[in-house]
Amino acid sequence: MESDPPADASADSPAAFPASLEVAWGLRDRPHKGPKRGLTLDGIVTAAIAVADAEGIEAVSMSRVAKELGASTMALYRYVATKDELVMLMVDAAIGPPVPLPADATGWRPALEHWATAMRESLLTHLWAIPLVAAHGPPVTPNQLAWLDQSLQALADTGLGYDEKVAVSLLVSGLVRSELSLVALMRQDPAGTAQRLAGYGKFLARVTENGRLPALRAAVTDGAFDDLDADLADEADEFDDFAFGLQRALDGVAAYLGE
Amino acid sequence: MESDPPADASADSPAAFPASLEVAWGLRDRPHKGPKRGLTLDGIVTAAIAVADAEGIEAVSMSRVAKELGASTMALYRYVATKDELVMLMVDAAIGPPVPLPADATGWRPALEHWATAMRESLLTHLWAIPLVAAHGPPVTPNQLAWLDQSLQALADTGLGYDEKVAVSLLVSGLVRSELSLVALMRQDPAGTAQRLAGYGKFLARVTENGRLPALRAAVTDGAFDDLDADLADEADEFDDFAFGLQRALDGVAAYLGE
DNA sequence: CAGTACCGTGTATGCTCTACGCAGTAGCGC
DNA sequence: GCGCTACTGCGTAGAGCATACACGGTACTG
Repeated sequence: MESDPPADASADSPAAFPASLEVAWGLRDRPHKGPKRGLTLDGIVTAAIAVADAEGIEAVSMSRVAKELGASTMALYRYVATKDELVMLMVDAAIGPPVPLPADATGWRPALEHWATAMRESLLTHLWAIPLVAAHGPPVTPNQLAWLDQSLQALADTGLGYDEKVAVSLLVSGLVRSELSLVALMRQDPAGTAQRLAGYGKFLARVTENGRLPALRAAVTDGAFDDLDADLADEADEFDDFAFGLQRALDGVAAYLGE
Repeated sequence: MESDPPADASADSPAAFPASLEVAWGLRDRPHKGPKRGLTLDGIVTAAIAVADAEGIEAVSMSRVAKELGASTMALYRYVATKDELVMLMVDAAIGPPVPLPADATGWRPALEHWATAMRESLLTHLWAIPLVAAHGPPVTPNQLAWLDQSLQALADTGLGYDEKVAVSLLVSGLVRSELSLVALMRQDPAGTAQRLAGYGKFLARVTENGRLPALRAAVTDGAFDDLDADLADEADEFDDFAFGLQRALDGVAAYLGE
């Protein structure tokens, strides 16, 4: 919108933030001199996500995405400077915009619960994105920053400092991602992993035989890892790591707030 | 092909866990029929880690590691079935064995504090390993399981169930990794990232100009992101996200325990 | 001593990202 | 209306990657 006369957008921080990012933020009014563009950054990202959802992130190559769009491989490089940039935008699109707070979620705690749960569900539909969320440095993409904004809003009335708010946000999102990274690997490759998981208890039993990992051995002989494969079929009455961890984390914040 | 005489170690769980893993656990008594082996799994992993430490994980290729050892690329495949296996073992070696509890750390809380801090410090010396810790499914390598064992030990006297202990462990390790993944990206590429970080505050100011991310905008105008680049030079009185998050998480566990 | 299981290696395949140059297009200043 | 020129998509090509496979040599087993 407003372009400051002397301070051009990308002029102060030279080449620090890629052009595709500016497009993603809608900050790029293209003068459009040459031929009409045949593709869209959105379209490219969408196609790439479709491939990732269907066949996993490792199936996403520049040539594969281009084929999906009926374009040549190199055409994509007119929209994205590098594959990493594309991946960054894929992750942003995968997490999507934050889900608006329901009306009955008043107070920081319900708001944060909503935030964490909604984020978890967004990522659950794009499992490949989980390890990549934090892989591109501090968040710079629209949706990622919108999520951050929502968590800051949730904590707005707590009187916490910004450093503290960000730290709480980090604690909760860390929980989401670490729990999901386990779930993800179980679901992404159900065939292989279920089989592997079925043997996981046995494996742990074998490697703890020598008694050098006593606490783990106790857990194993107690049967803590016996039903992992059953869980995959019947997730009904399974212990919910995520909910438990989330409640502990929020309890900790509540205690800090003197509640 | 492979010939499985009787009940070989890997016969119960067929092909579920790779042979190199058995070697890492010291469960492989090699009959050693052919010529003497010129390399060691340990040596390969050590060389690979040296490359990763010096030049980053992306510099680790099979041929690069082989060159480091004065061997041919394909020689490595006599010790490791796939590059992914090598990476898994690299991560295990990178986190190292858990640091023994100091004598004065009695009770679950000091023990968990020690656990989290020690893990953080281990990973700090091998930043490339951070995104990879959870990338290979549930932990199966010796050191990773030893860390898990230590956390279970820390919680042994709390009366928590194993599910709950594991969930607490996940909460804390999630915090460690998510905080580190930010730190990592700042340090790994100091030149580029410091420059990028210097512009981060300005960038956030620009994209929040339209007022659509009000909480974030408030934080930005409040100067919460202004000193990020200064932090790199002078980390003295910087707010410690990790310590703050850890205390909140442990407070939450304490509350659950009725303490 | 023969058999054979295993070693390290060279070659080859197919994939990846991306640098570069080309020919064609469409808006701008005249 | 007419170049100028910035911009388009594309073909080619190069470097690097993981790894499948076949080969000749080695040292233990029967």
